[in-house]
Amino acid sequence: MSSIRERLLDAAARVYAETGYRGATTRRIAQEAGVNEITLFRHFGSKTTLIIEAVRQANLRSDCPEVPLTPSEVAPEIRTWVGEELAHLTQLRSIIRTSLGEVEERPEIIPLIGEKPREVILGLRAYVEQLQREGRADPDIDARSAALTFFGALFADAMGRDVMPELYHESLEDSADHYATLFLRAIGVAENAGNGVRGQAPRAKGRARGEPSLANP
Amino acid sequence: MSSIRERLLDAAARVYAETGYRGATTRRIAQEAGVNEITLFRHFGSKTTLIIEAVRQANLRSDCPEVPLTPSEVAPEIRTWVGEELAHLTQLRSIIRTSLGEVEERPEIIPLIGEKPREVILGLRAYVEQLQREGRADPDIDARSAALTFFGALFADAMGRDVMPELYHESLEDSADHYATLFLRAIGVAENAGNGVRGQAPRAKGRARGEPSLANP
DNA sequence: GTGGTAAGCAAGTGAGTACTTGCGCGTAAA
DNA sequence: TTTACGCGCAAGTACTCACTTGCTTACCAC
Repeated sequence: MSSIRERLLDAAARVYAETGYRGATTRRIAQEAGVNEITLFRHFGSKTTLIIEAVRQANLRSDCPEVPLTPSEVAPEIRTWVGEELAHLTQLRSIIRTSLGEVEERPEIIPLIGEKPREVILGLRAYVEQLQREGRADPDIDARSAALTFFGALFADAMGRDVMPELYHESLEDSADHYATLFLRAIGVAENAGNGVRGQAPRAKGRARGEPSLANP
Repeated sequence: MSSIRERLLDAAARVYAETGYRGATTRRIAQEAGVNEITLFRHFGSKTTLIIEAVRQANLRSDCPEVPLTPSEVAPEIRTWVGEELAHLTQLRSIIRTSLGEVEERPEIIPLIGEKPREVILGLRAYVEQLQREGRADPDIDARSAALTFFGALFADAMGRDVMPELYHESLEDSADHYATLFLRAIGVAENAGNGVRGQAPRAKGRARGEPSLANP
């Protein structure tokens, strides 16, 4: 059904995430896409062009959850965001790991993979600073480090869960909930009592993405 | 000075960290070590043997800071540990990134690279649980997630600082201090007023390791 | 039909890969 | 002096890689 070009881009992203740039041979990508290797070159000219385009598309297509511009109901907002962001990072974990591992050799992929995280972290930082200005978060904490810490926690979960799964809660949603709780406590936001302060907090919204298995995104 | 075997192991770890398994050609490793390529094979038999041994040694030789078994003076203990652990992860960041990027293709390196983190996270978790038993930390927080969150924050710093340096505090020590503060607040440990609760907290111990430059470990 | 376009197939090129074989040279213990 | 060993050098093997060329086939608009 899908065009040959799309099949090649999909296959390239998949193979690249699994085996890295050097491991992603044009032969294997073409085979995975079910097309002739020559067709790959006719469409993209070179392996490099194809893989860069594939990585770009893999990052653009996946919808990245945004942290709200202005805080309103902090606790549920944060819980929702943490859950969605963790699911998102988990979905992209394989290609992120591979790209990060090749950063020193191929720094040209940094913008393809690092733009979204930067926006997210800066957004989270601005969110915390706004809370501080409104007197709803502790003014003494360093908003930058807080944003880095909790994005980092989600990032580390996505990167490390495949490697040491026994350390984590089985359920991604449970983990997200705990991370959110710790975040709120760290920045000094009081959760309103009616919502069940700790322990089993209410699921915020539908969260369909992200299976915690070893399958690639 | 150093034996040929050691020179080869060093060079192999360096080249592997830079270019990954496929990129680390025997030719380049031998050249980097200043020995003949044939000598490499006479010593280690195969490229795989050499690289596995090199990665193992690179992880063993670097002294990993331990979180204390039983908590006494929590705030300074944590501050010291966070600083040392961040420096340690920063030092190994290149080889960690590369290994993680190849986990799916070469899972046999997981134990070489993942043993230390596991111990650290479990130790941190036990430390928090002990604090909770002693009534010095909030009993409602999830110790497992707290340990994962704050080790994850340090891990993410070490992995991401090269990629988006403008997001981070320039000084590793300052960053560590902020992470420690957030950790203490998240698990509900009150810092005693005499020690300078926030802001410029006292440096705990000598911390010689880890330069934040781009040079490889 | 006729032309154009997109795809497959066969074969090959030149470079790089891990790894081997055989030989020679220097040092140092015997 | 002899022997053994560690190392370098030259050459080569069998393989894989990205990428090219030339030719054929299938489809689709006109």
